Parts: sequence; C-alpha cells; structure tokens
Amino acid sequence: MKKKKATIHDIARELKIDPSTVSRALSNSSRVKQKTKDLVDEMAKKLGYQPNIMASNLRKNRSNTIGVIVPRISRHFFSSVIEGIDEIAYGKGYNLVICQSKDEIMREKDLIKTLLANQVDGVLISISMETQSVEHLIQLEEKGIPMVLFDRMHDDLKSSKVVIDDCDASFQATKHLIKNGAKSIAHFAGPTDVSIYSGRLNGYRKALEKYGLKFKEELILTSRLMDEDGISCALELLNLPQLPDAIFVANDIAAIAAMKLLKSKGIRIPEDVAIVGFSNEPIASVMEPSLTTMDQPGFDIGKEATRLLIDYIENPDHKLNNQKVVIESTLIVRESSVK
Amino acid sequence: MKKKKATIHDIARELKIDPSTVSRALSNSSRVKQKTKDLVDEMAKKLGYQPNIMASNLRKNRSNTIGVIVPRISRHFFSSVIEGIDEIAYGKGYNLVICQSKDEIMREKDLIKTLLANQVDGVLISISMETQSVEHLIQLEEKGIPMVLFDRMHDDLKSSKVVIDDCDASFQATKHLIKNGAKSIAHFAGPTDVSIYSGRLNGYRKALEKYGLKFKEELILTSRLMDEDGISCALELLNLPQLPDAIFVANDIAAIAAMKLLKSKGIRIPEDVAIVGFSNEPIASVMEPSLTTMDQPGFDIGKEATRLLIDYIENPDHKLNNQKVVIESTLIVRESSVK
DNA sequence: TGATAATGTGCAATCGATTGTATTTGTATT
DNA sequence: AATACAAATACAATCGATTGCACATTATCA
Repeated sequence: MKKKKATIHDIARELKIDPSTVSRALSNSSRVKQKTKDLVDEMAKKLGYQPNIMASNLRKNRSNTIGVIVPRISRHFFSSVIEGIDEIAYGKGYNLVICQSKDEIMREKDLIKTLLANQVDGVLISISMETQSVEHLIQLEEKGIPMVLFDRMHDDLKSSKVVIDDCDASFQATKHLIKNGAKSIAHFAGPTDVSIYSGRLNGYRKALEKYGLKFKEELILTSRLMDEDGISCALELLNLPQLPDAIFVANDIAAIAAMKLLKSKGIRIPEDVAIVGFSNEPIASVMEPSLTTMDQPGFDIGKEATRLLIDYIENPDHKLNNQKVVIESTLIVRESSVK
Repeated sequence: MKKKKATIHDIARELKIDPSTVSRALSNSSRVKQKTKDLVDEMAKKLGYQPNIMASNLRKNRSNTIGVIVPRISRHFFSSVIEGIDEIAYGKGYNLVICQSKDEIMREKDLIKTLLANQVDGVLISISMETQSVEHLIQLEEKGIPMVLFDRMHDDLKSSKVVIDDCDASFQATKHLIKNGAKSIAHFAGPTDVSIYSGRLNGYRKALEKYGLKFKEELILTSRLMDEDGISCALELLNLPQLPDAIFVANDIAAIAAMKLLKSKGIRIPEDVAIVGFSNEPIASVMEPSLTTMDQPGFDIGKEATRLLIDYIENPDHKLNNQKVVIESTLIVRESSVK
C-alpha cells in the first residue's frame, strides 16, 4: 500500500527541469528565479514531497543530531536535564538520540559506538557510575567530536563541563545543619571515584573543619545510594554507640529511604536526627516531614550544556571546548532539618 | 585536528581489493572467503573504521530508527514508558529519536514532519491533550509508516494501540471508595475529548450506577489536571453546600495538590474525605497519608508497544497493524482511602 | 588434460540530495 | 545587430555503503 515517496527527481521530471535546480529552489538559492521557485514549491506540495534528510546529511557530511547519554531516563534529575536539552536543541533544529547507560560501563561503550556510527554531530553525556577508565570518551575527543559533560564527569577529559559546585553545595548543606545545632553529623556518601560524590564528601569535610567539628571516619557510610542503601546505612547508624544528631545524605533517594526507616524505629525527624538530602527530587517536598535538600537545576544544566555543545559544533575553531560552567544551586530549607 | 574517518574504500585501497568485497566481508557474507574476511577485519581495526550508518541506511532505504513522541519526557509515567521502549528497541538494534509535544498540537505536527524527513521506520506516540483532529497522523498511516499508539489515543486512527482499560480501572477505583463507605463521590476529570479521561469518567459513572449512588453533575469538575487545577478544583468543592466524602481524581498530580490544599484547610484524609488518584506516581507512596491510586505500568506499556511496532516494521504484510492490547492495571490501596 | 562446477572478486549502478563548473538564455550597451 | 555580461539552468561528480551481474580463479571429475 505504501507509495514510494517523492524525490527531487520526481519534481524535476514533472516540471522538465534539472534536479539540481529543484534542490536550489527548495533551499531558496539566489541562483534560481522566483517563478521557478514558485513552480517547484507548488509541485512539491502536490506530490507530497518530504526531503530525505539522510541523503542530505550524507552529502553534507553531518547529521544534525545530538547524542545524549544518561544513566537512567526515568530519574527525575535526568529527565529534567533532557527537557532542558530538548528546549535548546529543538529550537536550533537538532534532533536528539537519547540513550541510557543504566550505569553500566559496557553499555556506555557500546552506545558511544552506535552514536559514532550514526554520525552524531556532538555528544552530551553524564558518565556512568561504573566508569573508571574513560578511554572510550578520550577516543571521541581525539576524533574531534564535540562533547559536553554534565553532572558526572572525569578529570582526564578535556571537553567542556557543566556542573554544580558540589563541594560548595555540600559545604552549605552541612553548614546549615551545624547552624541548626547539629554536633555530630553523619554522611552517606556515594562511590568516591565518582567526581560529584568525592566533591560532596569534601564540602562536608570542609564545613566540619571550618566550624570546629571533628571528622570521624565511622560517620562516613559509602554506598551506591539506592533505596536499599539508604536503609542499610540507616541501620548501621542505629548500631553505633551514639546516634548522630544529623545526617547529610549525598542524594534524596537514599535520604528518603533512611528517613522512612528511622521514623519506623520511632526516631523523630528533625528533633532526634536532622536530615539534609541532595537533588531536590519531587518527592522531597511532599514527604512528611518535607526534606531539606540542595536543588540541582536539571533543566538549566541541560540548557547550558546544549548551548555550549551547539556553539562548539557550529564554530569548531572556537576555543570554547574547554570550558567549565558552574550552575548555581541553592539550598531548599524544609522541615527535616529545622528543629 | 579531526582526521577524516576511514571508509570501506580506504580499507579496500590498503588491501588492494574492491570496496564491494570489503562491504561483503564486513557483513560476513558467504561469498567472501575467510582469509579475506580476516584481512579486512584486521585492517578495519587498524584504521579505526566505523561504518557510516547514514550511507548504509540511505542505500537500504531504512533508518533503523524509531520515533517516539510523548507529551513530556519528565513526567514519570512517560519516562518509564520510554525506559520500556528502550529496553526492547536497544535489544533489537533500533535507535530512538525521542521528542516531546508539550501537549501542543502545533508542535506535534511539526515533530511528525521532522520524523518523516528523518525516515524513521516507525512511530510510537501518545497524542497531545490538545489534539482533536488527527489529520497529521492519518497521513502517516496512509504513507504506510508503522505506528503504535499508547496511553492517549483516538478512534479515527486504525493503528495498533496499547492501553490500560481506563473504564474498568476507574470502575475498580470508584468501587473501592464505595466499599469503604463513600456515599458522595466527586470526580476531578480531565478534558473529556481525550480518550483516557472520557474512559475514566465513564468507569466512575458505571460504578455509581452499579452500586446505587446518584450521578450528580455538580460533583464533576473538569480541568487539565495540573497542580493548580487540583487546587482550584478542591477549592470549588469547599464551596459546595455539602462536602463530598470522597474524591476520585483522574491523575495523581491533581490528587496530591488537592490533598495538600484540603489538609491545609483542616480537613482530615481519609476520615473526612477519602481520595483515590490515578497513575501511581512515585510521590504517591511517600505522601502522608500515602495515596491510593491505580497503577499504570509504564514500563510494560512501553515494552509492549515497541514489540508490536517492531513486529509490524519487520513484517509489513502481517495483519498486525490493527491490534488493541490492554495492559492489566491494578489498584494500589494505601492510606488515603481507607478509614 | 580438458570440461564443468563451485567459489571468490570486481564492475558499475544505485539510494537522494548537494555543489562546482559548464552551458544556455536573457538583457543591456553601443 | 553584434558583443558583452549577467542571470538562470543543466551537467556530472560526490557523499559511503550495498547489490545484481559478470568475470576470474580454483576445485572436481571424467
């Protein structure tokens, strides 16, 4: 039933002119006279012509497509980043190929290959938690493919980066707990080989120092910060001789899981234990008590990263491929931390 | 700095053989002898060869790409659908081009055009709330482009559909409220020209009838079910001479907004007003009280829709392009509805 | 050894659009 | 009316991979 689509050759044949003229007419070249353009436009409409972008891209040796790799699409933070990306990319006429690494390094490598084969014009990526060696990304850089990293990154990579200042944000969060009377603050940390988590650990540490609290190794619990990790870390805390009076958790997911567990054990929040999370997931505001957390403005991060990338794609000579943009992030004070 | 990528011609030249042989070798054709294949593979690796999929696709007249259109990527339901889509598509070697209509009909039309120009092999779409005429989609069908609709749909379209049984689900939800003692149940409805919302209204109605409650026009409040709509609908309820003792809301977003407002006015949930939502957004479980809601298994819907689509893409002769798959959805009973 | 059948490679056209160069058509100038 | 010059269009190669068909090489058997 499928009629083959019309091509510029069909238009050309109908009008008894050359395909090249049709091509120029459609792209509104000054080398074609208005009358011909009108005829071509009319015939194009009549035949239901749709340009074949693949052919055009092949010839022009570009794809007009941006590859996006995130750990998980359904994580709220990442889906807001994607919305930000879409906002800019759509406006500039780029298509998006979106993939998820599921935090698996093998998959990430595979995706890079696919994106390469698809000739994407550039890549936006938040690297997976498992990623330690970034060989595959360095190769991308060496092939001269524009790339911008956001959120999670790696120092071996020279590409532009869009981040929030994790260290400073954590400093603020910890300071907030201290100002609200915390004397003994635990920290649920993420894998410390992931830049954002080492940054967060650092900020926590700095705040302790600055305000004269002792850093205690046993109050640092490291995990992958999933639901179940929040629970098990909270359980570990309960086993300590002395329960700390505050926790700074490196993401909301684990913070919420921990909060639920502690509540179920009869521990009051924030009275017994104050809690601050990180990311401002939508659930944070509806919890009871609502969760104090660092806002991580995904939408803005996505927009900024895309701006940088497209700028670099369109001006490859620019020396812009080596920027680090820090997006402001703010502490959202809610009930879980204020006694 | 960018070295031009290697092509099969480069490999051919190095080995002094014909590009066509290289092509066959790489695709492991039986017409090429093993020794040649080995040489080609080796040289391909040496030159860092990556196939140019655009060229291949142009020749083969397919794109190996599926276009996905959802209203909003960051809505949890849709991002889980996308995960389901990805799950299947990635396994079968398809790429995804994901776009959001933002519930705007103009944008939806525009996206369809772009997808067409990109020669997608098929389209997965949940149509926008604004969409009343589906001309643009009928055109797609007429061009013979495989399409599968999910969640939101339209009767004028003949393509396969993957849905939950909104009517039955709402019937269950309403029945649940009645069984828990509700005598007067309000319904926050979505735009009734959107199939899912008319279905939900219907199920609500049927349950009332079946269990002998009167259907009252003034208890039906129609809106777009955003945050602010939940609030304004709840306010409207408060203006009624008699507050209903239960509300069935056609989505969780509005349900939660309404719940917050009612709580702030001192109304107890579920004692004074029982509430049931729809969608099982992640926040529903962490609310206090937690929200009873219909689960809408996005992940499964995405998987099923993609299976159908790919099946149809790969066997266009099949008469499978006219199916309606109903995915089971279950009521998740939580605190907001049980007195 | 010569004829016949497999098996392995090369040639050339093709997918649809773009673009540098050549050619035709049209207009202006003297 | 002839020449010059500009405007409009045609020709042909190209992007990189695929594929039907022809050709060449090797193997097989009488």
